[in-house]
Amino acid sequence: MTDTRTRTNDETETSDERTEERADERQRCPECGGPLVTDEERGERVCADCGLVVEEDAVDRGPEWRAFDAAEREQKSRVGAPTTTMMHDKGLSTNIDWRDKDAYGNSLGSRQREKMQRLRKWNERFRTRDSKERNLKQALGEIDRMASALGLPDNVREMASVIYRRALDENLLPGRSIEGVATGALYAAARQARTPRSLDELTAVSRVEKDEIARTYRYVARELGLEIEPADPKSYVPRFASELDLSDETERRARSLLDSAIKQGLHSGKSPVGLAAAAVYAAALLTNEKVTQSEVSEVASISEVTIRNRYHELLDAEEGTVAP
DNA sequence: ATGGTTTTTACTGCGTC
DNA sequence: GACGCGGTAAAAACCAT
Repeated sequence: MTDTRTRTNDETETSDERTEERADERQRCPECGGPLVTDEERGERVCADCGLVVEEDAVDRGPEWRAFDAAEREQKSRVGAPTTTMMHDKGLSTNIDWRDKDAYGNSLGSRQREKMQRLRKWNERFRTRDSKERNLKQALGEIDRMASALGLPDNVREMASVIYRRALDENLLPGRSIEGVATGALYAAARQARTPRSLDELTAVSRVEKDEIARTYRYVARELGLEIEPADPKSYVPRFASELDLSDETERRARSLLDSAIKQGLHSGKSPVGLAAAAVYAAALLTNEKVTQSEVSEVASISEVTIRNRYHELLDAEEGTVAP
């Protein structure tokens, strides 16, 4: 019998882990924005600044035993490489050796050899059909990772996967990176789901540059004919408000501020995020809740200057609609 | 590529705690 | 004296052409 064995795949294994590690460093604590650290012992992701536990029950994929010398290791070790979700089949697919030898190193008879040829052929067929599948799986993994880093709900992830799948089917991938398209798909999905995240936020969790995300997104959106209206500034308000611990009242006023601004066409050409940030700031002023411009600019990733410019306009607009 | 618009950067002055 | 806020000028980024 030819030996069939599970793939160990050491190289891709370690490199995957490394990239995952790097991405993790970019994640921030949702509470205080501090860096996250991994507590291996407890299997938790913890904020280094405020101690908030972000993720519990992480699976330890290492061995469950301890070995003190090589012999013991040999004895206790039962399985191959740890599984990883970064591979579509978790690294567990079958590889058939190309040598026509059996498990003892003896050559095979001609009948056996033919049989092995057939097996190889079929196994290879399944695997190449999987190459698309594998590409997809990796992208979906990325999408999932970024979505959770951005606190996006499941339906957005699904929309993003659908978009990605379509892009894949229409052969939009060549010349573009998987990560780029994945990020672009997520960006599009978030906007379609009316829970938009700004390009800056996407850039923070993605492995690709902002430019590439924007470019890829535009391309994919155009090719797939995705209909995406410019983001509604109001859709950013709840998130900003809650990140700043503002009252519902303030949130409500921010919306109404934006409503009247939109009614006057004040918003066209301006960045929706800036508008939303300014509205939140202005509303907080109106309800006497203390928020500084820099705090708002922080959560909205918008410059203070922009907030200043916008919120004057917003207040003027509001007066204009109330008076006449 | 270009030009017009918006946003950002950097700096300054003012008032308050 | 640090902080929050406002304004300005110039640079950079963005977008349609």
